[in-house]
Amino acid sequence: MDTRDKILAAAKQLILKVGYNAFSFTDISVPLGIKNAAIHYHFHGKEALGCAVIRKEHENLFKWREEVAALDPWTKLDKFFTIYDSNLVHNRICMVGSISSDLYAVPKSMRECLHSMVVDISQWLTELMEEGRNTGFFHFNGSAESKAAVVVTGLAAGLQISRVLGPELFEQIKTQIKLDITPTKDDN
Amino acid sequence: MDTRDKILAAAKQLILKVGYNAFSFTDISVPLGIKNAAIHYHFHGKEALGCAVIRKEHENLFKWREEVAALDPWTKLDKFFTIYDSNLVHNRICMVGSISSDLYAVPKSMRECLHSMVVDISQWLTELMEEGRNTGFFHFNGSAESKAAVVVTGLAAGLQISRVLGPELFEQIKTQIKLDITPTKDDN
DNA sequence: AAACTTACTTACTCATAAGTAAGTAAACAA
DNA sequence: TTGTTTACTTACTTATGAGTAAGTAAGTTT
Repeated sequence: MDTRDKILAAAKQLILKVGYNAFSFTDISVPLGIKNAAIHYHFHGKEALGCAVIRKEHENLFKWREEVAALDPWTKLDKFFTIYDSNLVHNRICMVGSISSDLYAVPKSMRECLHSMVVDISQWLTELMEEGRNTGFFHFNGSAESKAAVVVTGLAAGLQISRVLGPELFEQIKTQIKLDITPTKDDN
Repeated sequence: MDTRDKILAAAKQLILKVGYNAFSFTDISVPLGIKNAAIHYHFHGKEALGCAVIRKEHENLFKWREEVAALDPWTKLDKFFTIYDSNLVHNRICMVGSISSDLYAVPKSMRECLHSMVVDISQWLTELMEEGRNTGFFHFNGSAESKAAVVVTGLAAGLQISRVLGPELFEQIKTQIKLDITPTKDDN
């Protein structure tokens, strides 16, 4: 991993831990043993770095979707939960939760990067909900779109509130999300 | 409303709009036509101001709970949604979402203030879910506690993601939350 | 009326953080 | 071997923001 990737990785962790506005170039440069100006060599400025972090996250999601494409709806959902679990253990929240809660305190370009990522996640989850219902794996009332919305928000704010109340909360949320889409014997 | 209350109100709006770390004393003093030092007269510093804002929000919740105590579960839930609606129209998020997403970028004392508020909200919503199920107004599987967790997270992150995708999302989430606790004819 | 309190303002200090201009050492290319 | 690009560092500027010490004007109390 070269310096550029290390900077991107460090910036990502910091955004998920303290937020975009609360980290400084020094928070990145000191652990990496480089100088602040080295970050400016790789990225125009903090705004460009922030955008690059979001775009990379979006790309990773894209690749991940291809990897899980062939799996059944329950396994897909479980694997999706796992992404959030990896943040939970480090007291980090998700990218969407971090940037959207600081939305009017980040540059416009970052808002745009986040927008296309959120649209993408929502579409994917909506399709998963639709697919799961059509194949009889899931059962729920209402539109797949609004069900997907309840699922993402549960996970996003689940990470946030788990920092306050403890990680058990997140386990409860995952369990409840599943219960709320589990078919009962009456559903035919 | 005296200067102290105006400062508290302005600080609250700013925390819900841009977050604790992104607002400055000038953002408060200029609109109020006072000087930065006047804020320091009323509050020790930014940390004390932040705590005062959270505590006042917690007190308001306390009073609100008493006002709605006698209402039926569905009306209570609808009134609870209304609190979030009032933030939605101004592109503001909720206090819990704002502070918890910046949790490691705010002073420890503010984390403690938030903790007691979150515990209180969770307990109230859990009791509402339990009461609603016991009286046959609501139906859901799983514990009232985890159902309450899904509801708060839906609302908290619902406001956040609605800033990115638009206010229709929040309407969908409210509808879906209700659908997910609405009894069907088979539930006896 | 003298002393004290309230509610500020003026004028500043101190710290931090982003950003930049100029320099350098090593690798690579012509 | 000379020139050029890569990947930085050094040293600096500029801005902003929290915080503070000292002063003041308008009441309030004794």
